[in-house]
Amino acid sequence: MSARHSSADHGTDPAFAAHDHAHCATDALARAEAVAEAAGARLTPVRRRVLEILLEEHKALGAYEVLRRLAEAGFGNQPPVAYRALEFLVDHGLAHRIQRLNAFTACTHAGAAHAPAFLICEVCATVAEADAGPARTALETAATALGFVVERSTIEALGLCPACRTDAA
Amino acid sequence: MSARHSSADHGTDPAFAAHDHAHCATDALARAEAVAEAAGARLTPVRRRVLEILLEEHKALGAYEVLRRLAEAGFGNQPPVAYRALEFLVDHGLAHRIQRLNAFTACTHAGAAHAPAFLICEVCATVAEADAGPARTALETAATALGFVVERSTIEALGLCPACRTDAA
DNA sequence: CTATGAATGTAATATCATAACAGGTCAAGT
DNA sequence: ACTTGACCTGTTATGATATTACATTCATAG
Repeated sequence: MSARHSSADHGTDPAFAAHDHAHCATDALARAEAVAEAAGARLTPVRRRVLEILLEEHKALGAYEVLRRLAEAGFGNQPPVAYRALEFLVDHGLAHRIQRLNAFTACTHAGAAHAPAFLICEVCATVAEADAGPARTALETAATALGFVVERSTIEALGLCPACRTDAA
Repeated sequence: MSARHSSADHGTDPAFAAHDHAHCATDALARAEAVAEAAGARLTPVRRRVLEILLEEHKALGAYEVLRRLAEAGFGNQPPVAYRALEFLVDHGLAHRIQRLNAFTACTHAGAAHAPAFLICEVCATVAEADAGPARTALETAATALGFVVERSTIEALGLCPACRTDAA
């Protein structure tokens, strides 16, 4: 195995690698502004704050946890406040919903449309995005063989992240 | 054990094809008895009834809908009654949980351990099982490249089943 | 300014899920 | 036959997740 704190971003993912997290988050916010602008939408204070909350860690947060932190920051503390902001972020590709956890995570990749697979560590709860292209293609093939037309798909894995796997060994 | 017998069931799935549903359900119950027996577990009346309920249609039912129907049949009507029976069925491979829907569906395949992909029709809500082998392998490859060890994975697709696709056209 | 539409705030409620404990059933061992 | 112990079911209570409906605020185009 190569990879732990490697030379490039080959064979790793921000969520699994030591990295300058402040920079990672700042970048994501900047991209978010750009994405919103391009979509003719506004990254309002609530939405921005929710994204910041999600960006604090590479984990998935439940809507109520987001809400709790929003309220601490002086925003409304009724569920729709959080759900609406989360919906906005998900719709614009700035965050993702993790079905398995009924929770949300900030998107760690560029604003480009994408539908990644999620790797969820059972020990530390870190969530990383992996390329789902080949898996999606395989799923598509299996579906097509049954006459089914896929519109959206969810691909999530539970397991051990590199760090926790090492600890466990 | 060898593969499925011959060309007859190639290119379709019970959920998507016209079939003798009573027979399909009866078969599944018989297999369930066998699976329970083999596992040294009991397919008690509640569990059996829950399986029958799930077998009524090739759709996913929420736990509370199952519970409602259980109560109609004279069983307890508190949530744990349904959740426990569903958990038993899922643990023994006789039913599956559909993450996307927070709902449950009867397993339409043999008792053999399996982790299929689910194809969920957005129009008629029918749920079919597809072979997830290749997709799972692709996911595994992507995960391994990031140093992640997959233990369980969820692969679900939303889209149009053959019948609804035809209707839509 | 003021009408408009988007965003946010709020109340109420619906839906999904589990913890904790009480009581019943049944087979194994005595 | 009795006791034990494992397992299953019933019930109460609560927690966690999510939505509907409506009121209010706010930026801004007219």
